[in-house]
Amino acid sequence: MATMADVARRAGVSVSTVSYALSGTRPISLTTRRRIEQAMLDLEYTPNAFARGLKSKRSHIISLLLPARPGSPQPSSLEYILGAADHAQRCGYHLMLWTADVEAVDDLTQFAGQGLVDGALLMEVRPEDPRIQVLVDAGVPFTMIGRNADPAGLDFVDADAEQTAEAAVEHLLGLGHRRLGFVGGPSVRNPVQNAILQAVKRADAGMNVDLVQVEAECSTEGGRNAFAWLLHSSPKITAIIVANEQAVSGLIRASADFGRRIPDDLSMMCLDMPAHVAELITPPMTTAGPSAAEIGRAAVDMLLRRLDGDVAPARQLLFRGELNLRGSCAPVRDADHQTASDR
Amino acid sequence: MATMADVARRAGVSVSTVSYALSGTRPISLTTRRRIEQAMLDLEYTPNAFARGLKSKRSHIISLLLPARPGSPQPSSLEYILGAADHAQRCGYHLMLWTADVEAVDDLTQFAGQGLVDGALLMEVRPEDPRIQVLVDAGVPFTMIGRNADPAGLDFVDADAEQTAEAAVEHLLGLGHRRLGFVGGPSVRNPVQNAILQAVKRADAGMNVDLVQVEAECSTEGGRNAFAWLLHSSPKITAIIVANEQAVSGLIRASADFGRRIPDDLSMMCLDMPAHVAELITPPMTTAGPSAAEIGRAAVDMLLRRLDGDVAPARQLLFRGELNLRGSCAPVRDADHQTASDR
DNA sequence: CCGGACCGTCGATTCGATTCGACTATTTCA
DNA sequence: TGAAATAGTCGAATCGAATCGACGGTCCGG
Repeated sequence: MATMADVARRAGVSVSTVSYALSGTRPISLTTRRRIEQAMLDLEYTPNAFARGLKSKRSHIISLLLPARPGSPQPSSLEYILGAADHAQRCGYHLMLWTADVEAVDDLTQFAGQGLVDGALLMEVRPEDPRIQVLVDAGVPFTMIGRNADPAGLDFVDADAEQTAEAAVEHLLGLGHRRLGFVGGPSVRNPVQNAILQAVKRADAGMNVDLVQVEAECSTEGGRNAFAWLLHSSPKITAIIVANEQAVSGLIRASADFGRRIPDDLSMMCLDMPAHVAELITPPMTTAGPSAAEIGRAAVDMLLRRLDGDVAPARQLLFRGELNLRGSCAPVRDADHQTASDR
Repeated sequence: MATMADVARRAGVSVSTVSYALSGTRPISLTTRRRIEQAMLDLEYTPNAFARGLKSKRSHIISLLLPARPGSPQPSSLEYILGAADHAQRCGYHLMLWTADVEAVDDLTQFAGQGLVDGALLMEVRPEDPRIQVLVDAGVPFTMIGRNADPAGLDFVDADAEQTAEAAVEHLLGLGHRRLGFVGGPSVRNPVQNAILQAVKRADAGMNVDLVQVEAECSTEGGRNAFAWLLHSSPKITAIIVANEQAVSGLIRASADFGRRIPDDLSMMCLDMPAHVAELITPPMTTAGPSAAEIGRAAVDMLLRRLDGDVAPARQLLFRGELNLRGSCAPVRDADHQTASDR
C-alpha cells in the first residue's frame, strides 16, 4: 500500500535516496539509512512488483512450462514441480505454472512477449519441440528438463539415460535374466529406449541376451496391451524394464492375469518412478533413476545463472540414476532357462 | 518488444487511440481500428504486463499457496495443482506457486504486499491457519481449498466430509463389517475423522459397530505403526478406512506382515486417493472422495468471481465424494464374526 | 439554423520505482 | 594550496499502458 514517496516523506529525504538505500547502488550515510529503514518499518512498505518490473526489466519470476492434460498426471511431475518451486523461492524467485499444450505456439508467443517472466523451465521436451523456437525468438532464457533431438547450444538438465540403462540392465543380467522386455512411452525416439538397447548390446558378451521393446500408451490399458504383446513376442521373457509410469498398473494387472507372479516368475523394474509410488506397489517396485526433485533444483540453478548474466557456452548436466532395490526383481529360476514357454 | 507508441506511430494515430482500440473502452472508427490491428500484427505487439499491471492494478495472476516440503509429496496435490492451473489459464489468468511453509508469515506478508497477485488459493488449510489473517490484512481476496476451524465469512471449496464418510461407512457396513478402523493424518482436529465417527453413530442401529481411530504419520513407517496399533486395540478388526495417502504403503505392507490378506481377511478403503494411484495397488484400492481436479477448478471459479467484483456473502461449496469400487473391499467372512481373535 | 448530444481522436497525466546527471561538502594528493 | 576525487543527496526523466478532459466534427430536434 505504502509507496516509496510515502517512505521518503516520512524519513525527510527524497525518493531517489530511498531507492538507493534499498538497492545499495550508491552510498548512503548511516543516519539517513536508519531513518529510512525505520520509516519503511512504520509504514510496512513493500516495493510494488510492477513498478519495479517495469523500470528494471526484471520480474524475478520464472515459469515452468509443463504441458499437462489434467486427468492423466504423472506422479513424478509433482516432484519436479515442488523441487523447482521450492528452490526458486529460496533463491528469491517466483515460479509460475504454464500448462498449455506443446502445440499452443501462439499462446506461448504472447506469454513470452509480455515480459512477465525472466526465464523458463521446459518440461516434457519433445524431440522436435516448437516451444524452443518460440522462446529463442522472444529472447527468453530457458533451461530444458530433458532434451530435444538436437540440444546443441541449449541448456539442459537430464537423467543420464545411458548410465541408468546400464545400471538397470546390469542388475537384471546379474540376476541371471537373459530374456528382457522394455516398455516405453509413446514419445517418438525415446532416448531411454535406445539407451537400453545399447546397454544390452554392450553387456552382451556371448550371453545371448534377447530384448523385446514395445511402446505403451500412458494408461492402465496401454500397460495391459504392452504386456500381452511382450508375452506374445517373447513367451520366455523373465524380466521387464518399464519407462512409463502410467503403464505400470496395467502391466502388474496383466502379469497377474497371465499367472506370472512378481518377482518369482517375472522381475519388473521401473525407471524414474518416485519412491513413494514404488512403495505402494506389491511387491515394492525396484526403480532406477535420479531424484526428480534434485533435477528440478539443478534446472533452476542453471537458469538463474543465465539470468545473472552467465554467458558461458551451453551447459548440459546429466544426473546419475541410482538403483533402488525393492522387491520386484529376483534371480531368474533355473527352470526358466529350460522350459519357460509352456504356460 | 514493440510498445504501444510503436504501434501508434505505424498506424498514424496517437497512443491513447491504440489503447482504446485494444480495450474497447471508447468507440473507434472501423478504418482506424483496422489500421491499428494491422500495425499490431506487423510489429508482433504484445502489451507489457508490468505497465499494464502498474496502471490497472490488475495482474491477472493468482497464486496457489501450497505448503509443501519437497520429499514427501501427496500425489493428490498434483491433481489440485493441474486442475487449478489449467482452468485458470483457460480463464485468462496465470497461476503462481507459493510453497513456503504455513508459518512463514513474514514472507507471505511481503509477497501479498507486492501487489503481484490479484488473489490466492489456499491449500492444506489448518484449523488455525496464520495465512488467513495475513491475506485479509493485505486485502488479497482468496478462496480456501479445505477449511479452517471457523470458516464463517470465508470462501471455500471442500470435500463433503460427512457425505463421503457416510458413503464409506455404509459401504463397509453393507458388506457386513462391524469392527472398523480409521487411520487419519497428523493434523489437529481432522474433520474427516469426526465425520466418520458421526457416520458410524448414525448408522449404528443396534448393529453394535466398533470403531477404533488412530492418527498416523505421513510415511510408510507411520502406516506400519498405525496398523500395529489398530490390530492391538481391536484384534478382530475386519475393515480399515484410511484418510492418509502417505500411510497406505505402510498399512499394506504391515497387513501382509501380519498375514492379513486384502480383501479376504481385511477390507481397506482410502479416502481422496487419485485413481491412477489406486490402480497401482494390489488389489486395486477402493476409494471414496471427490475429484481433486474438479475441486481445483471450482476454487478458481470462486476466486475469479470475487475478482470480478462479486460482493455476495461468503460462498461455501461442498463436493460429493463418489465411491469407486475396486478390489480392496470384500464381504466379511462369517468366520470373522465368531473367531477372529486368534491370529 | 442553432444548441445540444454523440462520435472519434488526441494530449497530458498517472501508476511506483530506477537511474542519470548535477550539485554541495569534504577529503586526498601533488 | 589548489585541483581532483569522493561521499551523500536531490531533481527530473523514464519505463509502457490506462484514462480523464478537451476538442473538432456530425447529426438531430425544435
